[in-house]
Amino acid sequence: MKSPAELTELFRAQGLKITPQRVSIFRALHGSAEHPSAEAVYEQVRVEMPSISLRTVYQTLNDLASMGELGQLDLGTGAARFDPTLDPHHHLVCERCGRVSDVHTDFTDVRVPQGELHGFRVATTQIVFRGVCADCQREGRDDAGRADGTRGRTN
Amino acid sequence: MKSPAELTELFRAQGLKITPQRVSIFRALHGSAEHPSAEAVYEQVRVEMPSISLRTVYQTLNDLASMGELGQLDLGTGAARFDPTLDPHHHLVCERCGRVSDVHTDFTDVRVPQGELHGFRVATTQIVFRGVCADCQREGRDDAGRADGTRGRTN
DNA sequence: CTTCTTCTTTGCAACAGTTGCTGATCAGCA
DNA sequence: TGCTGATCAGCAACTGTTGCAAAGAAGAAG
Repeated sequence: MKSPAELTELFRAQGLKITPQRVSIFRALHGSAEHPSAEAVYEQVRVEMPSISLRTVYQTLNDLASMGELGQLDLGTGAARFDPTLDPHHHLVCERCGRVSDVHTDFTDVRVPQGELHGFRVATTQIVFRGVCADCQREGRDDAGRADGTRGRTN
Repeated sequence: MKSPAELTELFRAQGLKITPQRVSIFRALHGSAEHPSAEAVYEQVRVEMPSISLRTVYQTLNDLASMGELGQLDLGTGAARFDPTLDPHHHLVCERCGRVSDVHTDFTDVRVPQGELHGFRVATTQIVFRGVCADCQREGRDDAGRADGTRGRTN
């Protein structure tokens, strides 16, 4: 993820206006947890700009995503997650608390054998490891009731 | 996926009642396309039972899923997909038409290296290959407007 | 600094997918 | 055939997200 200053430049270069809302969102993303949902970004931005609307956060996040400055994940945890890490990587998803972390191992050798492709052209390969994170193991929470209140599905 | 008769037995064994709705859903699943959404199952069941409610379809699908007789996928294609194939496998997702197909290759050697785990205990590994299916390549459709009208995200 | 144009932000309605609720109905059993 | 708890239909409600129109602000020009 580029710095707020770089993103500002980038927006300017595209003829987009630099508004305090946008700058605030850039900052939030820069210093945020790994894979925030739109709602999480909203909450963080609201600390310094209580009047911002959720709509604007979605708007800007989508802008960034379509400019390729932000990845978008749907891991079945209820809401889309925005991923500031741009280089190809994979994910560890905790089925109890919903936390997502990155795996930067290279799995380029994971290929679909020719015989199974049936003409399909693969563009990207995404690997999701589901399980239980260290914290949740320690706390021995049971599955009923996730810490983040998601209602996710198994991917 | 078990046969309608086997599922009927299974339900009976659990003390669940055998209703025409359920039987109809069992049949639909048995003879259905690979990865139907709840809506798709609903449409199919409606052919022979026009009065069934979508609510009942969701209910039964969820019952089957929690009995482990049906997998549930969220591939970012808008709606959850139900997967009658129970043995571990992976998926090919067409980014144009949203079609999902199975890859039965064994990827058990795909492991997160110890150093990246940080105590995370992996339960399942799911690999999603995104790209363009043979049909869509042939038809040379452009990305704007998916054939199935989904608004999916990149996983 | 004022004005003008254009892009943005907002707030709300609408949307899709899914679930909760409730009275009416039915399957399974005696 | 009649009981009774399980199930169903139908609709309201809910979550996450987007469309829309009006109001507001950024940036360029004068």
